[in-house]
Amino acid sequence: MYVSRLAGEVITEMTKPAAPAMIWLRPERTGRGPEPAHSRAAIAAAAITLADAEGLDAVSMRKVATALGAGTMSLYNYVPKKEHLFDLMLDAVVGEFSLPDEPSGDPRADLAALAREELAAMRRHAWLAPLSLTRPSMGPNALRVTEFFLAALADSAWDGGTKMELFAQLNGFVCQFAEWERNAAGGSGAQWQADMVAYLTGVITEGRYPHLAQALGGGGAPPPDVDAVFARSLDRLLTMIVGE
Amino acid sequence: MYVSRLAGEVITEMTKPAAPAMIWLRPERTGRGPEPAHSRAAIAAAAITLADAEGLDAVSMRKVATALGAGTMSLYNYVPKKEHLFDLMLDAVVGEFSLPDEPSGDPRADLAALAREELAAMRRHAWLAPLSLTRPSMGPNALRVTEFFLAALADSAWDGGTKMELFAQLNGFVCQFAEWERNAAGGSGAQWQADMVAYLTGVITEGRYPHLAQALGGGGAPPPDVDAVFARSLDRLLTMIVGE
DNA sequence: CCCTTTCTAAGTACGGTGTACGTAGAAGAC
DNA sequence: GTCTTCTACGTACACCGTACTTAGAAAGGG
Repeated sequence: MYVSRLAGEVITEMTKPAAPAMIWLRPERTGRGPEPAHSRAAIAAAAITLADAEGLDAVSMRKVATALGAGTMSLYNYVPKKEHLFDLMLDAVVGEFSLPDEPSGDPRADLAALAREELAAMRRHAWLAPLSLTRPSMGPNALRVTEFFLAALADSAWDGGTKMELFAQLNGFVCQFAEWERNAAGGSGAQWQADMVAYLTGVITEGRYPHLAQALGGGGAPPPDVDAVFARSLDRLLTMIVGE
Repeated sequence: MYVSRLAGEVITEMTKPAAPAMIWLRPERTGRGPEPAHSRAAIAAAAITLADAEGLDAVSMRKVATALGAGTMSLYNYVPKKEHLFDLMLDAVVGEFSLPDEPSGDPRADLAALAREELAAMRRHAWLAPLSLTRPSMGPNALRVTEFFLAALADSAWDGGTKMELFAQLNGFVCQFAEWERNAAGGSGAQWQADMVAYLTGVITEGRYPHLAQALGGGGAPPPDVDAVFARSLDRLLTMIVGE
């Protein structure tokens, strides 16, 4: 018995690549032991509430666990690595998107709706843009959105790989816009903004960067309507993606 | 004396916004006390060497300080916050770019050269893409590059704000490509890649995401020439930026 | 039915982190 | 020469992710 168990372990170590490091490869419930006291959705919700209130840096295993009313180390039964907590958060937020089940047949409208949904989520959750720029995010809800994007481009001439790349580019664009918008609105604190202004005006008056001076000076006052700026930039990008 | 000093402090606290939180607003040398034992360039170099060798997470104030042969807390005279260390690293790497002093008059060629220079830097430094996606980076070298970008687009019809946005978009594109390339090459470890394959094949064979299956299945084998993929994607983006 | 297996829950502890604070001394300014 | 302002550095604190361990609960096989 001892020998066979040992052999079994050796075999699993050889065949299985250790343990699945990706959280979506672990079933939420194996059906054997006692019923888990928390669901992935509840864990993600707790972490999201925390991040919304105190910022992404405040999301620690300890704080999430206590917010759930659990011991710190109990959380590791659900989330073996902290990264996985971020994966849960990302996918939960993507699950908030309200998208039609089928694309409408107008790719430009569909992709614009998707982009707007993403921007809205990033406005609700300040931590979303930086986080989703860092991590790939391939959870079930992200897959659904990816499928929607690809379905909208079903009649496009791009090959599959290019479509995936364009999807990434669209996401990246929305993330960058959301961060720009937040900074422009003073989201990084008055201190940071004041410093930035002082620094850039100093650089500009130095006179060594004429083009920069012109680019920043021309639009010195922030444009009145950020949504219009978003729409224009998005339009440029969508022309690249769907043509016309 | 005590009173006046206290009054002075109160005044500085009221007039000055505390202390400049941005590192580029602090002069490297004030010229008063003893000469600093380390330069910003040396500090950045030490941090970069560390990040290249052991990854960005290994860059800690302690390790950088000991690499410089300094006490941990001495480093805080140069770099009051850890974020600033990242700023130094980013700007030092941007300083590696070899760009012509003046744009050639062919915007497409100039921007392509810039993008290629960025990609090369990201290939040299695995931590560059994730880091520069997260932080704005407005150091002196970054300003030089921004000026080059704007100079190349001097005859463009875009307004200043749009040009800045397009610059961000170009940078974002290169970062994303660099990360995609690294992941495709197995840069995140064999474990992660194996899990990703297992997960996606599972999802695909499930049959609920036909478009995703087609997009991933069509290009199942990675394209032979990543540089060609980069060139094609870059071309798409440059057409959006410079037109034609 | 019991017993074995496999799960969950939780505590303790370790090595690491950023950095506030205080002290000691060196070099320019008057 | 004295004052002011800088640099250098050690100590200390709160917090982090998580390896390891123990105790107990629920399902599966006989």
